Amino acid sequence: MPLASRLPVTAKGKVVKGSPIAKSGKDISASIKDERGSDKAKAPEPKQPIHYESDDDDKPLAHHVQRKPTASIVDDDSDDDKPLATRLPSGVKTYQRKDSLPKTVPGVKQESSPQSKPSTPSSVKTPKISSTMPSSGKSDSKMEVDGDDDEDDDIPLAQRMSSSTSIIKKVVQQKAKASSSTGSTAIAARKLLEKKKAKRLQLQMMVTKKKVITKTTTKSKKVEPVSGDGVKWTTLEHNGVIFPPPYEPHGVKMLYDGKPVDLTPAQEEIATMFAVMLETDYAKKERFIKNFWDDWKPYLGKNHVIKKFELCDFTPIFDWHAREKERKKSMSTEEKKRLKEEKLAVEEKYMWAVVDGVKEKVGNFRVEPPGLFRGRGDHPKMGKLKTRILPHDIVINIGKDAAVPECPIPGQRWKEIRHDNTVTWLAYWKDPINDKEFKYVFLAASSSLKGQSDMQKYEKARMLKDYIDDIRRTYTHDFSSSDPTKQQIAVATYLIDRLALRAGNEKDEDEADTVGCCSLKVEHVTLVAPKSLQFDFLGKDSIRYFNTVEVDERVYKAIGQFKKGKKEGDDLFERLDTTKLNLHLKGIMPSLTAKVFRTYNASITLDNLLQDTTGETTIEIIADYQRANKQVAILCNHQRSVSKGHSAQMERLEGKMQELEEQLEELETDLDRAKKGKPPLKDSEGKVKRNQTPEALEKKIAATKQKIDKMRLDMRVKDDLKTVALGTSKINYMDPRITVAWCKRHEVPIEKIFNKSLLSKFAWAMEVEPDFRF
DNA sequence: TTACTAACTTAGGACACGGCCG
DNA sequence: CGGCCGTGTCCTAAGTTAGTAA
Repeated sequence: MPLASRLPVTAKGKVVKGSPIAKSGKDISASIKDERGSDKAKAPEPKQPIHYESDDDDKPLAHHVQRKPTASIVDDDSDDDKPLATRLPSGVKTYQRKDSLPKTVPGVKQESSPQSKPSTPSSVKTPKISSTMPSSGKSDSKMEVDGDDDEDDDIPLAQRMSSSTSIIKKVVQQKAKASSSTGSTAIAARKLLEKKKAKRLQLQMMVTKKKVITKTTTKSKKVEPVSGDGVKWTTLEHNGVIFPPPYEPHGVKMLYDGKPVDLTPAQEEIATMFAVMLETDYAKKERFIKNFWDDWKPYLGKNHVIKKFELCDFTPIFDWHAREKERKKSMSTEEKKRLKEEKLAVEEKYMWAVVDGVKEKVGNFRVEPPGLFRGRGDHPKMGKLKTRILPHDIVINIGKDAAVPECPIPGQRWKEIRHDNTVTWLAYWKDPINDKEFKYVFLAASSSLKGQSDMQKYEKARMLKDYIDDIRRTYTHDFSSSDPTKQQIAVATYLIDRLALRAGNEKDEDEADTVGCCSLKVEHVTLVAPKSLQFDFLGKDSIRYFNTVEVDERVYKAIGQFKKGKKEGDDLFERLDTTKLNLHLKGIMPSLTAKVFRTYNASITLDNLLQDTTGETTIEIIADYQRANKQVAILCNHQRSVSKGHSAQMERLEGKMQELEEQLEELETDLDRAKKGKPPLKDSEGKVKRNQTPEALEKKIAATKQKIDKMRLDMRVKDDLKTVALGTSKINYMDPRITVAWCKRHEVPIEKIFNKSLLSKFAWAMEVEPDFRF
């Protein structure tokens, strides 16, 4: 099945990164070549589908996914219930939204002479030094505190981690116990619910408490009952953010109509942003060029020689940049090292914050440098100028008693200083591309603050286990509800649960046109008789989701009904949006939202698949893990683009493989002859080979065979994974405790599965018992 | 009810790095 | 010992969700 052929091509050339994966059993991929091979303008291609059977609802669905070649609809041999999933991107969509494009555009900034930086000094000067109190007026009281901590900084991270961990563990265990005892009986549902609720509250409390305890442990100082809700920290110190260096003009002249042009530094800076991207596919897109030109023009001014984009030739700057790059690359390693160290020395102080007396890493302490916006997919704003952010654009959040970071640019000051301990950000600024959005500076993933919330995320997902049977039963029942809203909620919940779709918020017109469950349009789902659905739409990051799945007949019917009387571009679930859906979910389980299903399904799938770890050697065991990981990635539709050398690499491997096979044949011939006492034949170049004993030849043959097998396997894995990104699910969806426990059971060093960043991110999960089950 | 704001999680691509192979 | 290639890090875009305001 020519998958490729059936793929829809995106209308308007959407960018999609998908690619085909054809994997599944044996097979395939070849048919789908990578046309998209070239860079980015890739065409969409299908990825493989997964399917899962129709479900029967009530069971514990463990699902797992089996991927199959796309089109087939299901056959699941796989087993019983599993989630279905698949992916593939494609384009096609058309809906429209209202827009507000005009507002932000060019006109605006021109007001003051553009050339000077866009930053408008005037308005800005009112930085308030004063601090704003926590928005909610929450207890500031608590901030009082330790008057400066004393050094606990470098600390016992581990220690505190473990202390918190143990508490967590307890909670977890408790919970696990409860659920195991109750969980199985599907019937006690109602009661269970009540219990669960209570449990959850308890859990929440403990979690909050833990924080305090931790703190105490670390330092023995004050321990105030900060239980107030929403309080995220008591003391917070940090050094603010670091700015990119000011622009240094290079003086290389671009050509206009064939002639060199003089540009002011500000003009040149923007021209350079474009020049540098000359060889990306962005620079070939009309929209990118138009947005860039619209934003650059005002900096040139009305009377500039440069009047039309088409006559601009940026190659001199491009070439200059390429040379610079080359120069940097060719520096000696010592020199590189030195530069790196220098950079580190400058940045060191920005890399850390002290939160409640504990030194924690800051995530993104570097302010984003100016550049041209690289929106993904068919983004209406691609190419727009992302202006330089200055101190007066930045709001700092810091403890009341902490020293306010010195503004690194002389003569300027921060926009505002806040002391809001109900949030975790250290600083933010307004996004220059989207006036309604902010860019935040947060702590790194390894911080305790992030770790705690990560753990809570997984605990919430585990709580869903106790409700899932009931939820599935309910939505199955409502598939044929006469209340259309109820019916849509049921079907949407089903899709989110079984296909791991995202919630699907509405999007503005000035964003790429992508959808999730609630925002699916009629053209995104096609009925395939007798009872399958084909999904084809662009999801987050304009990644194509392409999957054909067999579903409950009632769902099939319901979708048919939902589509009836609508035209392309109409909402499939016209009575739904994410708010309504989440509101409904919250009525079922406290704080349940659509995204919890993704976490739940990813984690439970991993947990279940890992139960059949059958490998004997460590290598095989790890391969089992990767297979499980891959299923999860497929379920979640985590894709990556095929690396540009992929097909060439495969060909090379193919060639090598052939060579090996020839060698093998030759060896076999030689062996035959050797057994008969004859000398080996001449080799391919006609040279005489030396005699070898049959034993030696046999040994060689075995070795060669092994080599071939390994290679064949490697090639398959490689081809199989060329479009699947395993990392995303590992970082965000699979409860690390599942992995840690599995490692303990199978004596696999955790480092074989988690790299350094993951190890520190998941420090909170390291102590689990080997028998932990999600 | 809808619209918007704010805060935080999730995501893939670019690029740096370092081990490996001929 | 230079280039290849896979992995890890960085970067920042693009989602979700809670809460508030209109």
